[in-house]
Amino acid sequence: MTNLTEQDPSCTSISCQHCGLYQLGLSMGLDSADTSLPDRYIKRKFMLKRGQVLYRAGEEFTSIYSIRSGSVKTYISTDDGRLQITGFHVPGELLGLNAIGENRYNCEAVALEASSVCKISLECFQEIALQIPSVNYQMLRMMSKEIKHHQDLMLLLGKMSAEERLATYLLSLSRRFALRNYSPNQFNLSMSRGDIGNYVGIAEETVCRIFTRFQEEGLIIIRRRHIILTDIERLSVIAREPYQPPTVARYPLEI
Amino acid sequence: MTNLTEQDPSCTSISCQHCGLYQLGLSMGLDSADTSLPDRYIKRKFMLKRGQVLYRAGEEFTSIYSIRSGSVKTYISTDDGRLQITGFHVPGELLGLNAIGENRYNCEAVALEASSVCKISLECFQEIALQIPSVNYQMLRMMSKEIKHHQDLMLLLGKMSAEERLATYLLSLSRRFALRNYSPNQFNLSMSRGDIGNYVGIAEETVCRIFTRFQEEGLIIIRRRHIILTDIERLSVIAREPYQPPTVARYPLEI
DNA sequence: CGCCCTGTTGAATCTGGTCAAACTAAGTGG
DNA sequence: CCACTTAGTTTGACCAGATTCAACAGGGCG
Repeated sequence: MTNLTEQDPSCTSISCQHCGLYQLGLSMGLDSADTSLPDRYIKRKFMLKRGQVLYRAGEEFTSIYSIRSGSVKTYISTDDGRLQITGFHVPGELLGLNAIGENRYNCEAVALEASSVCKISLECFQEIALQIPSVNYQMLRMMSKEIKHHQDLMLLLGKMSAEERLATYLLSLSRRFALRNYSPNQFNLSMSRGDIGNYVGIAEETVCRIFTRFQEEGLIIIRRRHIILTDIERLSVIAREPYQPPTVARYPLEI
Repeated sequence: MTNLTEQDPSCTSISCQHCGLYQLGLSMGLDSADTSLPDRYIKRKFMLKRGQVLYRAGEEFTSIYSIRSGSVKTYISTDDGRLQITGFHVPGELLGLNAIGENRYNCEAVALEASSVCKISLECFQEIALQIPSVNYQMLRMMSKEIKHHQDLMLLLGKMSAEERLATYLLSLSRRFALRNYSPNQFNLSMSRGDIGNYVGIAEETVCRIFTRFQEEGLIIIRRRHIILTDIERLSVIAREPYQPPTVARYPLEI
């Protein structure tokens, strides 16, 4: 996802549209009146190396994280060590919120590449919530969104063929990029074939085979981690989705 | 699930341990002080016939429901009509809460058999929340629980063999029954083989085949909808779960 | 430059899906 | 009360898609 990082506009704490706090509806109360709030609250920005862990399942819930650049995967695991990736997360998305019910993270988050992350501590977050009551409601909305995402993934895992899964996957990536003003037709995959296969529930080798099949059929051009979607409409047919023309970004972002 | 209904204790609005409101932590403020609250709020109790719809996906969020007897399935669907069952719900469980973020239900709920249900309107619910602030927190907890449940299901759908899926399924049913003081070794399946298969992501026929295999191996005795788990330990091995002795019910219930 | 990780391809295998048919239990209506 | 219908379940035969195993290619990085 190097092209993402390149395109990433320089990001000050006030104008930063990538800052996930926008998704909590904080823009409402903050932009006009008290412009110092974000600086006070978005305490620590730091870098993650590829493979570095942001938090582990079962760990105490201390902070939420907003991705500024790079990408992060989250996954859960069985007792005997099998993993199921539950999401890939790109700049502008918030991580860790679902820990709020149990007070501990229920999945593990690991950087897929060098990534920049904002850490917002729980206390800061609660202080924000006090000042801006709608934050509570926004949190419910975000958990709802997450449930929706899980439901989509369950349908994918339970009911779709390998081709459908991959077409669906590529289209969903494309849509999320479009939403953030990146090209919906051309992007880098920051995750390995193995990660993709794990996420959509098929073997790594099947991912390869189907990608080459898609390429032979003129749907995509793929070379290692770089992919061009050359026929989104036909991909939509395979994924059995109604074709959706690219959406323009709005803020606060819909995930 | 006829045996469930038979065992179901008579259920007044005050002492009703099955009433899902206990899960919202309402017992704390209510039991001692204002014993009239439940009567005021748990307005409508009514019966559902088998196959009757409680709510549909996309419908406006008007009420949450607490199951008093019987059972209900919830499911989501693709554009082209394939369904994925996301849960089977038994007495004591609350339904519809996850609609709170989007203000519309995100799945469909249908009775599996004749069932009795309490309807709690949104307004009533909000009034309760005003009087008992902890309700907000309890809601977050419950959404967290739901996310946890989805994660388990995703692991099942994405990473498990057919045998593991069914063993896991039977054990999870057993555990939920134990939690409600029903027998963990012997119960009725209120859902069809097709529903079971849909839920765990395998074909109806595979469900049958594996159930008979389990029976031949002395793990279960199954005859139509009635099942006896004769070797829970060995089932746990197949499901790759650590063996858990049956848990006794506590209130408020953990789902 | 050489190693290592990731990705790709082929071949054999197998799990689980599909289709079809028989069977059971429970209604339903005459 | 019995014949008939229907929905649900079970079993068998066959097959396809996906997994597994193995070998190999090629980039990237020290």
